[in-house]
Amino acid sequence: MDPSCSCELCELKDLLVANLDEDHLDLVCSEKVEKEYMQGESIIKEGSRIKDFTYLKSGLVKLFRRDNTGKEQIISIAKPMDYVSLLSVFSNKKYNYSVSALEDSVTCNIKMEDLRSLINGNSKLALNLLAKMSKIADKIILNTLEIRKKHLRGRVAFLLLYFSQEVYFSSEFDLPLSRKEMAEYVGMTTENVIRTLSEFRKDEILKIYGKTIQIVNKDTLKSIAEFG
Amino acid sequence: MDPSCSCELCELKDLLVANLDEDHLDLVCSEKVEKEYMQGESIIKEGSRIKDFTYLKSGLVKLFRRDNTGKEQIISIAKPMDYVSLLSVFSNKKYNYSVSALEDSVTCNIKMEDLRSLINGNSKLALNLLAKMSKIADKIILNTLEIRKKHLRGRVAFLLLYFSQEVYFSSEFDLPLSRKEMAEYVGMTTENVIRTLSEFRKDEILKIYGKTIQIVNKDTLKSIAEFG
DNA sequence: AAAGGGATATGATAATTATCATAATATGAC
DNA sequence: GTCATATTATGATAATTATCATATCCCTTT
Repeated sequence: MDPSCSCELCELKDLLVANLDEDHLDLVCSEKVEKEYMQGESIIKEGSRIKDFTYLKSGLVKLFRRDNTGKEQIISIAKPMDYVSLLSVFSNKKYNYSVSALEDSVTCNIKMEDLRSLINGNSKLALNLLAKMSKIADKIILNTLEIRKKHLRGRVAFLLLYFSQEVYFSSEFDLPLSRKEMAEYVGMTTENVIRTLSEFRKDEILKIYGKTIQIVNKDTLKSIAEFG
Repeated sequence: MDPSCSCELCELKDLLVANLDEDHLDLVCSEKVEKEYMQGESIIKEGSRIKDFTYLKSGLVKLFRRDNTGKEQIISIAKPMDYVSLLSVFSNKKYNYSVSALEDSVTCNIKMEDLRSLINGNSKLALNLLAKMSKIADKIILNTLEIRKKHLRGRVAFLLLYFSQEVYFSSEFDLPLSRKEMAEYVGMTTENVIRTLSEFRKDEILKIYGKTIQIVNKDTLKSIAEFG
């Protein structure tokens, strides 16, 4: 295989490697396009035509949509181990959500038609893609329901623990979201996100230095996330 | 093809017919098992092992899960044109939600292993399934976000319009959900669902006879659903 | 027919959350 | 560096929603 095909960390490659022969892999390798995005840059625009199957190679992104009043709702936060091109890429012509980079990110892009023809000759790949995408959709749905049933404190605690445990693997990290974006994700107002963070600080559950969060009392935060 | 294979209304059959040759269709036809459920009966239990790919042939069902405190959350309502076996059937070993019949329903069941082997020899079927399932997951996600951003009146109005416009195609219909279930679906308390319905009645938007709802002022209801 | 239980209904009150106002701090443009 | 602007922060108040209490209605069982 072409050694210049350097998607070392790309789960899509894992999927392909496990399911494609060398010739097809070389084809993907030569056809794929990598794109780099700086923090804050737009990757996908709601309403635009779906041309590529886009996979996140590194970085962190948010999926969101804009409602009729112009307000944004964040659907999910995606790490490299999650697909970006989830949801309706195989059924819709246009995206019904937007994606933008929360951190400097790199995507790997394959033309939908190329992926389709790869799948056409390879049903094992299809089954694996099916499994992958349904798992991700599942996760988003259960996550949204989980958040909905919590009170404000529980929602903020839940989100902080997500960053700590599933993104940065540390009790201290820089928030990739503004307070406003946190609010858009968990469905509350910006003021109340800020207020809740201040409460956690006063209760000595967190230390806050601007965007930097240090979780001091993880157990309390966990029980707030679960029962709040 | 075996004329006894009488899934006339089954969209799964459409999918299969479009993608399978006669021999494979006959196989599906002889292997499939139809099951009938009475209103209120359980179809799938959260935590149980996934053995079959289950498709709703007729009737109406709810997908729901139970949280740690024992309360139910309804994930979605599914009509025959929606899959029941959506979400994680291709990736999980166990269901992480339950399904039960809101009306007398008939399901069509194929062993997962049979479906897998069908897909294995037929990537076009795989692509169509992929499209179908991603579309459904997409719909659930956008619907949940849509509901979340509304106030109580908007949520109830939204749900009533869904039944009127997408399930019963009439301004008068019998609610397939109790007030409690409506609350579990839109994320509010039972009392407030009842109160909101009463308000709509007082405002002469609806007439209510127990479970029977007659929408009198559809335009007002629509604007409440959109802006409330 | 009576009794029980669940669903529906309504009111009073408490809890939660949003909105509005204002200020301090940080950030980027020039 | 300074100005303009967005973000963060906090308090007061209003709006929304949940909780609790109670009553009625309807259905099933006895």
